[in-house]
Amino acid sequence: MSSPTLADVASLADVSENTVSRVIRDKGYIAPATRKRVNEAIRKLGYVPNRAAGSLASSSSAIIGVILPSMSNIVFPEVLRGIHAGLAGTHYQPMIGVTDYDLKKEESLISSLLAWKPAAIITTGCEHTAAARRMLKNSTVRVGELMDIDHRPIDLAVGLSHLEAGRSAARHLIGRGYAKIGYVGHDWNADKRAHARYLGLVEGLRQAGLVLSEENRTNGPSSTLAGKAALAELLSRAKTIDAVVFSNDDMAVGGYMHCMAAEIAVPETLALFGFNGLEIGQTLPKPLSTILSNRFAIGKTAVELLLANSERNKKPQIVDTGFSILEGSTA
Amino acid sequence: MSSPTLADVASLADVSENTVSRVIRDKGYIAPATRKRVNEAIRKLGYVPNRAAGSLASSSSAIIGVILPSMSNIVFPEVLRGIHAGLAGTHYQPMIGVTDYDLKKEESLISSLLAWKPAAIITTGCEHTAAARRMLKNSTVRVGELMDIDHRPIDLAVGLSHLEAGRSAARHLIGRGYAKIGYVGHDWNADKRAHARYLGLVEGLRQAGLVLSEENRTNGPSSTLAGKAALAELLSRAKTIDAVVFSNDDMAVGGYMHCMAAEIAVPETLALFGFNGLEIGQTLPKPLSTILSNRFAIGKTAVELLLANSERNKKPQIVDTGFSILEGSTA
DNA sequence: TCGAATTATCTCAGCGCTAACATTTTTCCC
DNA sequence: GGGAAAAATGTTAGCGCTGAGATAATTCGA
Repeated sequence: MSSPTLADVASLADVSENTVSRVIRDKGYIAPATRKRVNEAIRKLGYVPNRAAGSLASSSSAIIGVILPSMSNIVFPEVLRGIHAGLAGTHYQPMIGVTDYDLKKEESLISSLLAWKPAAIITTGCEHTAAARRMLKNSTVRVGELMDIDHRPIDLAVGLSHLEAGRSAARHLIGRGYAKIGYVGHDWNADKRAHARYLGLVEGLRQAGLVLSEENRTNGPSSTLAGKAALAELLSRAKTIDAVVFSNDDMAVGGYMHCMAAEIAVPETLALFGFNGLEIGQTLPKPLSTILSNRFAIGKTAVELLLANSERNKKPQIVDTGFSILEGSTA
Repeated sequence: MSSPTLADVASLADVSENTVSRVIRDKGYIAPATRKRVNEAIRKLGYVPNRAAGSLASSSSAIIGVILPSMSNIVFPEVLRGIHAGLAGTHYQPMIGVTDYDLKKEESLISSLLAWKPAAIITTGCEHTAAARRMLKNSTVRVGELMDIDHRPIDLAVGLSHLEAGRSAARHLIGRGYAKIGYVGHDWNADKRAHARYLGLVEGLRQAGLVLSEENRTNGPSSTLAGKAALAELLSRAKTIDAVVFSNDDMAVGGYMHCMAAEIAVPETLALFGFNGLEIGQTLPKPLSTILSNRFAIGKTAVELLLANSERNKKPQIVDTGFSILEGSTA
C-alpha cells in the first residue's frame, strides 16, 4: 500500500537506484534505451519521488519561502501572482507565510522556512528583527527583499522608491495648480512604505514652498470603507482644500465614493490622488489619478533574479522596477 | 559553517539525540531540568531542526498543499487568507500551486505536492483528471475540495451550492417584480461554478414560468472592465430588459460603472445583481445587490476540519458554508 | 589492434531525524 | 523496604534519496 520508492523502480527497470535517480534529475550520462526503460517503470508504478529524502540527501530543496505581511491587501496577492509567474515552468514550489505586519512573526517564519533548506527566501521590506537578519545573513540561501529599495538589502532588493513616489505625487499636483493639499492615510505602523510616500510628499511640497494643509489618518489597515469615512471626516474639518493625496488606491477609491455620495465635483472641487494603480481605480467613472506600482513585476523579477544564480551576490543588488504616474481624471 | 544538528545539541546538553528530539516535539516524558538544559543548548547553537530529515523519518510533514485555479481573481486570495487563518498558531505551512484553470496542471501539482508527504491537500472544485483523482484516492493524505458542494467529494468538500445560489438569485429578482431578466457572464470553461449558478438561475426562472430574455458572455476571465463592456453590448441588443444577473461581482461592478457612464438609473431603469459579495460592490454609491459567498470561511473551515483529524473520513463529508443574499440597492 | 577517452552504470556511505523498543531511574504504596 | 508502576532516558535501525568515486562497456584514432 505504501508508495513505491526508487528501489522499486530500479528493480523493475533492472538498473541501480542511482541510475534511476539520474534519469529523474536528468544528470550525467544515460543510454537512451535505459532512460526509456526507467521512465516506463516509473509510469507503471506511478512512482513519485520523495522530496524530503531528496532534500535531505542533497541538503537543498526546490522550495521558495515567501513571507508576506498580509493577504488582505490586494497588493500582496499580486506580488504572489508575480512570484508564481516567475516560478511557472520551473519545479520550484512556493511555501507561504503571513506575518500580519508582525516582525516577531516574520522572524519565526524565517526560522521555520529555513528549516526546509529552501533555495531562496522572499520577504517584504527592509525591516527585520535583529535575530531574523542574523539568520538570513548566516544562511546561504538567496534572499529577496521586496517592494522597497530605499535601503541596503541583505542580498537582493526589488521594488521602487516610495520616497520618490511621494515626491512625484507632490510634483504632479503642484504642476496641475493645486496648492491646498490634504492627506488621507491609514496606519503607518503596519505599512512603513505608506509612511515613506508621505515623507516624500511632504518633502516635495516643501521644495515648492508648500505644506500639507490638513491630514487624517485612520488606525486600521487601508480599505475603501476607511477611505470613504476618513475623507468625510477630513472635509468636515477643512473645507478649503483643493486636492487630497491618499495613502493608496483603496483609500482613494473610498474617497471617490464619498465625493459621489456627497456630490462633490471631482476634480473641479476636489482632486483625488492615489497610489498603486489598482484596476478598480481605473474602472471608476473618472479613472483615478494615481501612481502605478508594478507589484506583479516586482514578484516576477525577484524570482527570476534569485533563481538565475544560486549564489548570493557579493555586493547586494538593488533593482528598481520603477513606477509611473497614471494621469487619470481625478487630479 | 554548516548548521548545527540534533547531534550537536545532544552532545552540548549531554543527553541522547532522541531526548533532544522529544523535547523539540514535546512528546513523551522529559524531566524539567533536562528540558531546560536542552532548550538552552538549542538557543546557544541557534539550532533549527531540519524538516526534510524529520519528514523523511516520520514519513509525514507539516505541509498543507494548496492548489488554486488563479491568483488574479480576488476570491482565491481570500480563500487563501482563510486557510492561513485556520493555520495560524499551528506549525503547518501551506505550499501553494496555481493551475490557471488547467486540469493537467492541477494533476502535475498534485503529484509534486504529494511528493512532500503533506498532511493535507486542498484543491478547488470537483473536476480533476482521472489520474489526479486516482493519486488523491490512493494516497492517505486528507483531501479538501473547496468552493463547490454539488458533488461527492473524495474526502471533504467545503463550500456552497452554486446551483442553489443561482436559483436564489432568480427568486430574489422575481420577488421584486422583475420579469425581463438578462445575463452577463464570463468564460464558463474557466469557471464551472459560474456555469452552475447560471443553470440555477435559468431553472429558477423556469419554475416561475420565465426565461432569460437575453445573455452575453465574454471569452476571457471576469473583470470589471469586461463587465462594463459586456453590459454595454447586451443593452445595445436588448433595450427592454429590466434586470441583469452577472456571473459575479467583478462583472457586476463593471456593469454598474457602465450604467453610471451611460446615465442609466439603477435600479429604476435597470436592476443589477452580482455574486460573491466583494467589498468593492458594497462601496458603490448604491451597494450592489448580490449573494455573499463566504470565501474566508470556506478556507478556514476546510483547514480546521482537515487538521482536526489525520485520518480520512470513512464517508466523504460535505460542509455547506452557505450563502446569503445581500439586499443592496441595485436590485 | 590496443590503449586512452568517452560513455554508461554501479557501489556504498551517509544526509538528520524519528519510531520502536530497551534500559535505567524514580516514585509510591502496602 | 521491596516490588511494581511510572517516569526518564538511551540504543538502534532505518526513512528514500544523492554524491563521490569506482567500475564496466563502448568508441575511436593511430
